[in-house]
Amino acid sequence: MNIKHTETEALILDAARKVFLEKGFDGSTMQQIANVSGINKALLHYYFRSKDRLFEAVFMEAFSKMVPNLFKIFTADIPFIEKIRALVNAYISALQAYPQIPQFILHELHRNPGRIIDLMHSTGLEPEMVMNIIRMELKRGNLVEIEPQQFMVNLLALCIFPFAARPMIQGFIFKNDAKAYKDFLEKRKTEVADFIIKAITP
Amino acid sequence: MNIKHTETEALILDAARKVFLEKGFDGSTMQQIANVSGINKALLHYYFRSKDRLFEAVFMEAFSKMVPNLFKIFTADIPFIEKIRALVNAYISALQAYPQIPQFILHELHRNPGRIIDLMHSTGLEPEMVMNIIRMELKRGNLVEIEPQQFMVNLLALCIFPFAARPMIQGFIFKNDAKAYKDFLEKRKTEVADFIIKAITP
DNA sequence: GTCTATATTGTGATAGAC
DNA sequence: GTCTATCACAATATAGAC
Repeated sequence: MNIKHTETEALILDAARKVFLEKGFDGSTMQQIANVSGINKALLHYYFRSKDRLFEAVFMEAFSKMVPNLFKIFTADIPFIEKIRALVNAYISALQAYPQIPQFILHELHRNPGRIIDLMHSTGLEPEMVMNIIRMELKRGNLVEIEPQQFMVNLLALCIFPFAARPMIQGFIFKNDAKAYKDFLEKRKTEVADFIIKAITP
Repeated sequence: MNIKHTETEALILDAARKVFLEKGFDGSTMQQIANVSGINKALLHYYFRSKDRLFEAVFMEAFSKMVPNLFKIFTADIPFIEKIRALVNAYISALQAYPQIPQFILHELHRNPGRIIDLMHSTGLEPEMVMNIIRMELKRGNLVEIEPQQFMVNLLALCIFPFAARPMIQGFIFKNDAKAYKDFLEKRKTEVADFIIKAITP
């Protein structure tokens, strides 16, 4: 484990991230990753025993960015309305930095749903705790009665879907105008929060 | 082109639908489809020249179910609020019948975004026409000022995301309780409409 | 139309020289 | 640690018998 080791390992991971995020596990080959990294194919197996293990490294890294400070903001000591604004803004900003992650995660979880169980344990995040916070906040603010699960999924849907469905939205709705799509995302940072807040204010 | 022909073709398409929708193009093999259909691998190539063409048939069929009577309901002669209720209900019901389609379409469009351009032309659906209808309805109903594109994506997101993200929602939020997830979807047929209507009512 | 057999290429993975 | 060469197998696709 000398300098060369971590250097090369990083190069491989960079390439693997690029290829896997774009093509998915099934659509990617070790050869492509080798080409992108500029490193011989055999070395990929030297550092990561198999394609599966290399993928696992990339996947975990990506997943850790999907379940971000979400929880931290949820438990912050500010009014619920402000939490929603902060959360939507932070989440969409994070996804702008890694726009391929949503579709990547969604597809790979679909391909291997059992994986989500392990991930639950690894994050230590208890869904019930999040639901209780939402339930409590809705009550405390005298807001509309809505199941926390429905609220949570609505929030995630409004933030994540525009990225997962980028080809449809940019290609179809915006006729392939990348700038229009980009502006559209930027506006959503406030639009989505307004939309949600109006929906839960009696 | 006798009876055997169309019969076999249908068997192949049934199998191809099953396999492609579950595993995607890259994750599927002609052998798997042959096994599922109970028909020899060579025959798949006899009826559909290549894997690409067989896939194309399945994809177009699936896509045509994603852009359904959406437009028909939009242009119906009922109040906008009722349109929203009808639309959400129809859309979620349609997706319940084909729950794998959202993730399938999203992934394959991501893999080949250029395809969306051809699809636009083939459907003949003009996005601007839909946007104009939304803009007009929002104004006529003295509803909240929101860009039609934002409204449209919100509507689609709230309907489609729960299906595309099924592993996450069922596995994580509902701790793998399939019944709870199913009930959750059923409730959304009215919940989502209520949510949207509250958000756009001043 | 339907099958078996095969051609051809690409894949993940490893052996072994340096 | 890094490379070349290679193995074993799986993939799409086709040829040709029936």
